[in-house]
Amino acid sequence: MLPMSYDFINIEKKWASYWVDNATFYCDTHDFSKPKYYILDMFPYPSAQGLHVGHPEGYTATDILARMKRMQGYNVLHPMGWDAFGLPAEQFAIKKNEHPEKFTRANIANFKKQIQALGFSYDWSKELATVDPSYYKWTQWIFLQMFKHDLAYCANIPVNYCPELGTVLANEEVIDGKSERGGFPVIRMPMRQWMLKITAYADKLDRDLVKLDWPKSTLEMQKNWIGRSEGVAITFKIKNSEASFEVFTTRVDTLFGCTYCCLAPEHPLVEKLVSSKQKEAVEAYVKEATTKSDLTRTSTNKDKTGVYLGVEAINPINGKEIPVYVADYVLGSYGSGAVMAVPAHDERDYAFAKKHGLPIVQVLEGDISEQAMVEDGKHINSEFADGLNIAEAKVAITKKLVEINAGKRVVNYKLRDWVFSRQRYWGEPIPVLEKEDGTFLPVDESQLPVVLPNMDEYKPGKAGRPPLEEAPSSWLNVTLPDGSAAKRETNTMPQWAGSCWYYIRYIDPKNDNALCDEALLKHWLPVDLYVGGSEHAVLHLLYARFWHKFLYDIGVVNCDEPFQKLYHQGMILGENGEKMSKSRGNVVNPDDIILSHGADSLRLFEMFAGPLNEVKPWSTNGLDGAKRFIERVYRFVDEPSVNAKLSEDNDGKLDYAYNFMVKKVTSDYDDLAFNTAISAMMVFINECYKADKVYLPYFEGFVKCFSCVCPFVGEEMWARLGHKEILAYQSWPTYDESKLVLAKVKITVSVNGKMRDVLEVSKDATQEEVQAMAFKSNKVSPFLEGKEIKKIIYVPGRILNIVVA
RNA sequence: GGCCCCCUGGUGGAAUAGGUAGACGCGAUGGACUCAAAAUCCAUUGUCUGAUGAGGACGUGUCGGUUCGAGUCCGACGGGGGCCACCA
Repeated sequence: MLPMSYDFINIEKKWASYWVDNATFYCDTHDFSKPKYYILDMFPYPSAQGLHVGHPEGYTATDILARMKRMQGYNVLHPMGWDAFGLPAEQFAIKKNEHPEKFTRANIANFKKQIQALGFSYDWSKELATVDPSYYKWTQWIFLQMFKHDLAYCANIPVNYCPELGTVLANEEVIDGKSERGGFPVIRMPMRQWMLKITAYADKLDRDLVKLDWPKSTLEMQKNWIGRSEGVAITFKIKNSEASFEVFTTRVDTLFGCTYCCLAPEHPLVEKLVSSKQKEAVEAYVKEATTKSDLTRTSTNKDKTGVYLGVEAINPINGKEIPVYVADYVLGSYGSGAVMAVPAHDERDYAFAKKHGLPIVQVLEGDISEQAMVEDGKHINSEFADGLNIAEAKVAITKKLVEINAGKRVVNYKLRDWVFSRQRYWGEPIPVLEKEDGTFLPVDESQLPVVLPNMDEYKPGKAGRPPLEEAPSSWLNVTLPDGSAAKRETNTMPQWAGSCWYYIRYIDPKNDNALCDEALLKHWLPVDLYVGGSEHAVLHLLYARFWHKFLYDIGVVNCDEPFQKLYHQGMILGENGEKMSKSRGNVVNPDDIILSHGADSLRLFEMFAGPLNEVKPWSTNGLDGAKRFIERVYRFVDEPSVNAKLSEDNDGKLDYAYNFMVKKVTSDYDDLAFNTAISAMMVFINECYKADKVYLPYFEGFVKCFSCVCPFVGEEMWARLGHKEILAYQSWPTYDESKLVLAKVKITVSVNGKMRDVLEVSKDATQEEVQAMAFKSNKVSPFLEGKEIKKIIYVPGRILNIVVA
């Protein structure tokens, strides 16, 4: 085999270890002399499979920015860590009969090796793992602050429990009331869970979305998830009773059309209100409805079931008596768990009324013979609101309700409190003690961290019993200073806990006295750019905002949003355009690519394939093309005699190409438009080949730009050009705007919008001069002959359009 | 069902503010180099038509609109993707 000129294997090995050994990318967070730039990747969950080709995509994007910003003189914080608690590790550990800790540490080591082989400029001195007690000490500390501010509480809430499997299942794991695995029956039953009161922040989380430089789709998703909705709460009194219930509606204007009311099966008044005659039927219905999972209840949404309670309510606006039903199309967990039904103008109520033979009273003009009329229109049958449109009627009827003390404006949210406990082993212990009287006592801050005890048996227990119930008594049982006994909380935190604040810890990861030094926090937050997948749009990204806002409110951080700019990388599909998966056999392993083409080629290919935020297929040919371009560049320093020579003299031929390239690359990098930046670099190299030689400073400027995408070969070329200093802290190339102003500009001449000729004119040519040339052009004149010129539009430097009749 | 996004050559994708559609790459074809091949370098490459030329017509999912001019703006439809899904 011939010797390889572009020996990427050795080049990459050499510089990977050089950068690590010399801590090249160490960031002194105490150095405030330079402007800061905090650029963050969503840290990975270190799975057993190792990196997939999706990881390098986002990581390369941030790395390009980090490298450019360093050269632009910023103090760049670019850290990496491990989101290592969670179910997959635990399940895998159970399967392999190996402790999750051991298994997780091995995965982390493997991930780190793979990431370093890809040449990312992380500052490894900031490395952290959510499973480190020194880290989760502060996760627990934040939990304690929430507990102290009444944002963490314990409650009995209904969950999906499968007696056969002896475990709780997520909604997604329940299909038609049976477990996805095995098809065993699943019941709804209340279980004691820790909750975080994220709903207390619903308003702030919604309101502050406008401050963020985030993808529109993600903002939209969060907005919908929070689901703010303004409406009116109306009190309905029960006939012949002191009792009443409240409904929430966004369509108070239709109140005159309300012909019945519905309570959710979970509504506490159902059993109190039900008449003796209906008691049996209602109880049977409620029992069935409440043991169904949410998924079952919503999957059968075509059929609107319900049972009459045997009582009437009074519509406060007109005093009419209307029947009260219990129906499972009403959700117990939204609004007040009760609705006023207006069949004429609500599709669900329409379906229910038709099925149960309930009256339909139309209060807006329109056709309701086939379906409910939900559009805007003129009100009828609504007394004082007749003739008004929806908005006007809402105002009028709300005013009336307020006057008679039967209603008030309210805001509702879809957002629910966050179920924060898991009956699992591999998570952060919740730092709370339960006293013998059943009250909770937060662990004293001086006692943190509450370290997860080492256990041989960490499988989930029966009936949803947490594995920590079997922890050694020395861990489980605590004697309080007053001599009384208490027991540790045995639920653990969910996987999302550790990722809620890791961006804070990176700034000061070894601090033992605080989650982060205050002055450093002030200087470094918020994160300037955060890149990661969009799948976390309403999970991690919402949870982290919630925690951050809480920390802001208690004075720990001094900005109210954690991530100023957010960007999502698109998924990389298999070569066949389908999602990569083992079963499809189209998985590409980065380790293989590093061996066959090199990490630089992988990085270049992934950045060139298309816009960062779009879904892109893998392409072996594209990867070859990336490597070919690197070789075309590398040839300048490797075999300069062939086609490409470096020159000490500037003949001016490349002035435009070079300055254009630097300008384009600089702005495209900032916009995360890497595909077009790379294209600009290719154009420059093509020009160099055409010119046969390159002015050396131009080539060096190019190497700086190029090294952000391909750092290994960039560093190698820089060294081969005779530089002793590393590339990382060289100054970023500048461009000369005057070289970009061409003496001649091209003007498109069109007739009736149809392009006919392109004229080269002096950049200061007047319209008259251009017009004169255009009329003389034999490509243009035939189209003007015998025609009347109606109009001439001239855009300097761009186009001359002659309009003829 | 609701909301949001997308649709450009054989192919991945370019195209500030509406102003030469198809940059750059891949693939393909031809040439140079070579005993030959690979690699490399150079050239051509939207479709139809014209003669292999000059040229012409058409062309950004479909139909319509606004405009001197539309891939870009507006409306309807078709296709694909994402998120939420009885939220009153």
